[in-house]
Amino acid sequence: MYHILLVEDDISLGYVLKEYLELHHFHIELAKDGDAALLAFNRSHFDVCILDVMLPKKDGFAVAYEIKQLNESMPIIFLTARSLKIDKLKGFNLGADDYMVKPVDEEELIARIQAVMRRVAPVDKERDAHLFMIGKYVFDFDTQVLILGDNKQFITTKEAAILKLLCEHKGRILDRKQTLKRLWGESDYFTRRSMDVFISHLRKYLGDDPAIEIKNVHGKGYVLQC
Amino acid sequence: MYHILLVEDDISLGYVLKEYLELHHFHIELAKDGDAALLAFNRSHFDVCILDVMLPKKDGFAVAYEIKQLNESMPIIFLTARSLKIDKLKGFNLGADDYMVKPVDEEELIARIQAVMRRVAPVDKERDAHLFMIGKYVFDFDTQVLILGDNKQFITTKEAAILKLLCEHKGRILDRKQTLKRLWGESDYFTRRSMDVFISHLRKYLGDDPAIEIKNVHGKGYVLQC
DNA sequence: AAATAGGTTAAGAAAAGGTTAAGCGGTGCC
DNA sequence: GGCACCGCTTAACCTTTTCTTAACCTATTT
Repeated sequence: MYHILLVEDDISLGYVLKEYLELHHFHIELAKDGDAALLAFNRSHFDVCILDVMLPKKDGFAVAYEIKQLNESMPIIFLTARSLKIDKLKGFNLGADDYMVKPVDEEELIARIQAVMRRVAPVDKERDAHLFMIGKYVFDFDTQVLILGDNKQFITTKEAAILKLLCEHKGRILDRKQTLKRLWGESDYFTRRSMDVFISHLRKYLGDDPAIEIKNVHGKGYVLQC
Repeated sequence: MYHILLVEDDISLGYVLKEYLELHHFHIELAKDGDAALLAFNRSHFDVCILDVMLPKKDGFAVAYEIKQLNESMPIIFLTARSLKIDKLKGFNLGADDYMVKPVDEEELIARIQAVMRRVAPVDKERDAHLFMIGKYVFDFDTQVLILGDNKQFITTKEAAILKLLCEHKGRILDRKQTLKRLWGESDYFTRRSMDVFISHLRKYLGDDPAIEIKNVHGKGYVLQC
């Protein structure tokens, strides 16, 4: 059963879609503007987001951008009244997984949701394992804890975010600039130095297993080796 | 997301193709003549090149030849208004991976690009490790490391860049001037001497396998032999 | 033999990174 | 409200790394 975030400002259309999709075994959370959507997104986990492009205040593209900042791989389907090419381009550039022009054909929407889910499913399976083995340590991303024997070390959100990325790139390079863009939204002198500080923390946490190394590749990034 | 170099002198056709392909999750860089194409090619990495045969100054075949000099395995698709047999033969002799006669059917083009990509990269799209075998050594470009047995030698970014080019031209000559243009952006006395220094470093790193030789070809460049 | 190209080593400047601690804005608690 | 605490950012002070340049050779070409 998929959990879907539907962002639609037209109350009646939103309600119709919600009902129809729920008849087809989707669980829908309806938000009527961008802020409500982001609140909901932060509160729980969704499999797909369906965004109306024309929203009051923040438009659908802006909401999509913020969602992608929070979860790069979140599948997004745009709905729009206009079939302008520029809209399509903008949508796909933001990483839209699909794009539908109103009026919405409900059956087609379901087909597209399922297509998107099929596409992302294999990736999601891997990403959903939030437990990582790092040498003798076990790292639980969700609870932000590093376990060695019966010693538990709680780490901060940013430390965990970086360590997760390092784990997902184990043995390969974790590009510094990309990481900064992803976790900080920008890549300047200060964010760079900030990242250095976190790497220093992680090295200290992981210091009890000499087989583990967070290696710097000058000018490129870091590699987790173990 | 594939990165494609599209070389087409007809501005409007180029733009139409670019837009269409970008709608289909390709990232297109458009060049309107051979020189612009080679500049772009040196600046960044592409997955496929699509070349119009009829170009002002340098024709598509000449551009393809130079691209193959820089990266022998670069997939190339030719576009041509003529369906002359001689052109087709010439194209395929230059290592064309496909050949399309104008007017271009966009859907067909996409299908062909995907076919070429499947052919070139059978699996492992995401983590295409750039691993090279050099005699007894293994060279990992991404992490900038030379492995011999359990000995790991970390090398610098420039050293790795040069060694990668040498590997890609193994047994053939790596033109000095082109390399300088590519890695330094210019080719003067100092950059030349700088390159000499890096070659000297590489020879030292690779010194433990006497079968490997970085041979100088006076006034031309270097050849990696092993 | 002169001129040019290349080989190697070392010195020096600039940039990047490592680490520690202070600053600073939130949050929660009394 | 004030206070302590926490996490993140800045600052400060080093060390390391990288690349260029210089210097002093040798090799190759003409």
